[in-house]
Amino acid sequence: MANKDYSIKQEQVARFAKAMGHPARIAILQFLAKQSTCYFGDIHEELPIAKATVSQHLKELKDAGLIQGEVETPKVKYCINRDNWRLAQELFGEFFCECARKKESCCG
Amino acid sequence: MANKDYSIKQEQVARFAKAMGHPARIAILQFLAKQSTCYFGDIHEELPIAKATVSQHLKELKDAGLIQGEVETPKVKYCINRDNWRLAQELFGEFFCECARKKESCCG
DNA sequence: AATATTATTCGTACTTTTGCGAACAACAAA
DNA sequence: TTTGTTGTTCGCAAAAGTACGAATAATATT
Repeated sequence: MANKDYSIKQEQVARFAKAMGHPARIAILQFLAKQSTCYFGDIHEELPIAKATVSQHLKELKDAGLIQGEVETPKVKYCINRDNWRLAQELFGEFFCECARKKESCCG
Repeated sequence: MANKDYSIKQEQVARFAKAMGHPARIAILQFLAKQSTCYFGDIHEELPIAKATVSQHLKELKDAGLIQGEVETPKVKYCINRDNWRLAQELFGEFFCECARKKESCCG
């Protein structure tokens, strides 16, 4: 009988994907990627949601490892977590390549 | 004042990402990618969850446009939706490249 | 007509997510 | 010490997600 558990990689890809599964978080990541200043306030200004909600989204991105924060009293500076970003990039690249390899669809 | 709405692309990436945000759905996509036969039963056999739940996950993937289904009475054949798959691949590729362009992190 | 096969939908339960305003914490400035 | 600035956390509500077994539908087979 085959092992039905999910692999570590599958879990990891899903975790990253889940973190990216909200437009606000996509916007945050894109914003962080093209800014040299990335304070909470600047991020909040870009988004159509309350600061409490922004804070929550940032927490989720941080928990997923995609970003990191640093206190610079009285502000908080956020940025992409480069290492995990690279990892995500690799995993997604692998994933899409793997699934793109086969040329014909089995349907139609 | 800047437009705070999310762009179509951001919404689309988030939509794909959200659909990929569960290990079962990642497993399904990977399975479909490497099989020439892809009946519901085969998919179900690969996963540690009840068939009703598998059906739900398949529906979500279908709603997101990543897969498609076809009835072959009495079975149902599922497969990757090649067009949208390509689109997802492009969008994620763009997204990661864009965010990887800047070399130094703004945090330390 | 009764039975078997296959997968979806229904009904239910529980958890998680999303969102907000208000309260709070930490520190700087007046 | 009071006031102001900046973000986080709390408490709450509504919605969405996850999961299961049972019921159902659709079609073959006996």
